[in-house]
Amino acid sequence: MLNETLTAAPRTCGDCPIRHRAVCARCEADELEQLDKIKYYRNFEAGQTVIWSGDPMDFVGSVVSGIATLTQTMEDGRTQMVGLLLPSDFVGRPGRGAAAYDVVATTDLVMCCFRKKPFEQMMNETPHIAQRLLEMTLDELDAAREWMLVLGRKTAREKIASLLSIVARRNATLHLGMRDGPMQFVLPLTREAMADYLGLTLETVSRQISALKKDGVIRLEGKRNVTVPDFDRLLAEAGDDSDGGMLV
Amino acid sequence: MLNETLTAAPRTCGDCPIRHRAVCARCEADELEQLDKIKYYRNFEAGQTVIWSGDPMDFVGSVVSGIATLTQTMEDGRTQMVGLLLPSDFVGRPGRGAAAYDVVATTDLVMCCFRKKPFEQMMNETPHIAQRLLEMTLDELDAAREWMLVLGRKTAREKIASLLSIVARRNATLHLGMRDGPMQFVLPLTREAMADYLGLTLETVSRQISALKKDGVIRLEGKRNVTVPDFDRLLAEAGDDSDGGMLV
DNA sequence: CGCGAACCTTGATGCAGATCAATTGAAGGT
DNA sequence: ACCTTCAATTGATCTGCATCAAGGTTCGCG
Repeated sequence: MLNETLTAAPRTCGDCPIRHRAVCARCEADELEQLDKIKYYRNFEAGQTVIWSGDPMDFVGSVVSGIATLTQTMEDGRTQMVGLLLPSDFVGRPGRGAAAYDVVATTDLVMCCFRKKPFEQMMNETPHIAQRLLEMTLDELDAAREWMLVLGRKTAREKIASLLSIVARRNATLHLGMRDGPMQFVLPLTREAMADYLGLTLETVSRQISALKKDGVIRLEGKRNVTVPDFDRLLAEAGDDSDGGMLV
Repeated sequence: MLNETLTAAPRTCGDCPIRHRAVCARCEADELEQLDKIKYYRNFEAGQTVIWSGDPMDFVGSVVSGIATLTQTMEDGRTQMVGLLLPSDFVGRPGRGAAAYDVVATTDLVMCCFRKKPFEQMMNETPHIAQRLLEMTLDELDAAREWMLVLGRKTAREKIASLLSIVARRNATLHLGMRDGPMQFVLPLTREAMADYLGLTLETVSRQISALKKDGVIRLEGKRNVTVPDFDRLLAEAGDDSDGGMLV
């Protein structure tokens, strides 16, 4: 793994790595205390399923560390990823009793779960939570729409470049303060997961990654360590204009 | 048009056809009065652009009657529809200064607009609005994810069937109380708009509609009037199981 | 060290849908 | 009734990605 993520749960909300980005970001000390009473941590191993679509779901929660995917499956087995859950992302929908999607841990995963009933209660009483959740949901909706353009109109090569630039950008903003020069990051997904993300087959994903490597757009060490020597080049390959969809 | 939609704005919120489904659905009488002070109606003709992506936007609002589309465009002209706005749907994002997408009226359109600043103010003060907006945004997110499966994994024929079943279902719930027997509705989109919706070309849309007609899945009067003799058959063609993604 | 299981790469072939192109049909204007 | 315009249909051909198939690589485990 890239950074030695603590696989253990944080002791208190004060220690929590997602304290200022998750659904609790706006909460005051007293509100955190309330949340503390209804929360519990759960750990999942890479590959484990967190919930199956259709299963009753008596909690909602936040990804603390690790990565999970949200996927939809048709009866004949075709699957499409519809969400990529990173630390601080929210899982579940207040007011809904059953899971709408499969949630699968792709790396070891720590979740901060809230019992659903009391959480819904709190949402009605403390506007800070509902406000933050609205903001996060609007962001997710924007991301989903960006993704729809990728799925509907981009070529396989552009799709791969788009995915890489998303992961690269996230890594840059998250980790180091975006020093320029070659960016490096670890791809958190298998070729198959990337295919499910992009509406492709895993063979096509593999071929296009090889092609981008051959053309010098990316460099690879092993199968997962990616270096991007020229980020603007990557954005151009993704079909994005160079300042890449940064809307305020 | 299907039903003689009033192209004029309603006199008061009490008359308003979307009173109980829009962002104001949960508001009490006094809250409506407040909203009334910051709202104004705008009319658009079919084909007119409501806002261009990137333009400053000093209002948010609801579709009162008519249909609009949300689209994204790449520099080379490829476009993807990312939202289909029906009566009661919300346009704009509180807290954002510029439009993120092109909004185009596909039929004559009436919008109920709120000046952005005071609307944001009200959102902070009256939880009823923020609550309803959260609920609507979560619904839109679900719809977007459903749509991602369509874009990423369905065949052209399945895509068309999916779109038809969405329009059919909406029409059924909206209009008559879902009397079974053959459903009928008017397609509110041109072949090109359907293509933009589904990530196809307009030729493919045309061919697949002809094929569905030939196979008796749908019947057509003119180019826009669709009859569906057997809705379950249509759902099967869409690749949905027969109770079609009705999650609570 | 050798074996098996995931995961990935690469090649050959086929097909669904894009592209290019021509025609038809319907609605509005004069 | 005729012309223009815009939307839709239909045909012919091309191509990007899927599909089918055969290795290759890496890693854990006996």
